[in-house]
Amino acid sequence: MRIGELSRLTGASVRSLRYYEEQGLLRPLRRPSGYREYREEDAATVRGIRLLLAAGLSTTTIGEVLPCMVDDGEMLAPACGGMIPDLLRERERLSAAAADLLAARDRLDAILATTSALDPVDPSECEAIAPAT
Amino acid sequence: MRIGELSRLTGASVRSLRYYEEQGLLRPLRRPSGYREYREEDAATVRGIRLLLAAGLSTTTIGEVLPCMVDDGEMLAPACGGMIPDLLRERERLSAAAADLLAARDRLDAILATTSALDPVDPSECEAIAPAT
DNA sequence: CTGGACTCTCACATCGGCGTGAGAGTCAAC
DNA sequence: GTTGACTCTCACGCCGATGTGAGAGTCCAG
Repeated sequence: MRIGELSRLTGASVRSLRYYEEQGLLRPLRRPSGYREYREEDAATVRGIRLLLAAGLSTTTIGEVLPCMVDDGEMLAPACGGMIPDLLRERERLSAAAADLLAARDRLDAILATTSALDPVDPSECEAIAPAT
Repeated sequence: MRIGELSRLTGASVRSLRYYEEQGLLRPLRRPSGYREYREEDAATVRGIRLLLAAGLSTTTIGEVLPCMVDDGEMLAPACGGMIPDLLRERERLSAAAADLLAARDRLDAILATTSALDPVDPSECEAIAPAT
């Protein structure tokens, strides 16, 4: 199939598909005209790429992990254990990032807690300190 | 105090301090020479800015929230209720972002779960599929 | 008065995953 | 053969906080 159809199948923009190729994540064949020719499995690969991207992995990391995965009909499945350390590292990263966000939220909560004590809005003071226009 | 000292006090780079000013978050006085002159409270303000930045707020949002806060000796404390909706919105955003990360982690876990079944590393297949060098 | 540390103002570079055009070639239906 | 949809390859723009460097002025201790 050509790039437009793969785009429709996967929801990835044409630009994104070319970008994934540029990053070494896809390797479509080329017609004599130069047109990219994709295989059926590439749809699964693209879905896998997008899943991992959404998980916060960089294309570089995905490139290290992807060669160890195979088309599982619908989705991408792992084909060997070599990628496990990478994925575990990413798992760690995700946990840590989420923890950071929650910690930040707690700090916001702390601020909000102090604020509720003076709920009666007192904008006068704000004006006094407000930055220049 | 001058910018270098404030930088040392807060851990923010000199560049960042100038950037915060450019964004309207700080308003140091100026000496005749053009040197910025900061007040003691500015240290607390900068710490507040960095806390909110680390929480994922943009300088723009911080700019809306900051005028409603006052120096609390060490840290920044809210001075009026007008900022509450903004902070609640950001709280929501943080919760959602954290949830996204955890969901992504779950998907990674799903992949890892499939992988552990074939733990005996089988790199041969990897070579076959691996992208070009 | 001199030198070294400090500060000033531009202003360009970075990172990453795309959006968005320009200009040109290709494909397929009529 | 013509048209319109599709595709190709550059290549710059973006966002946001910050790094980095140039060239020039300022401060203060010796």
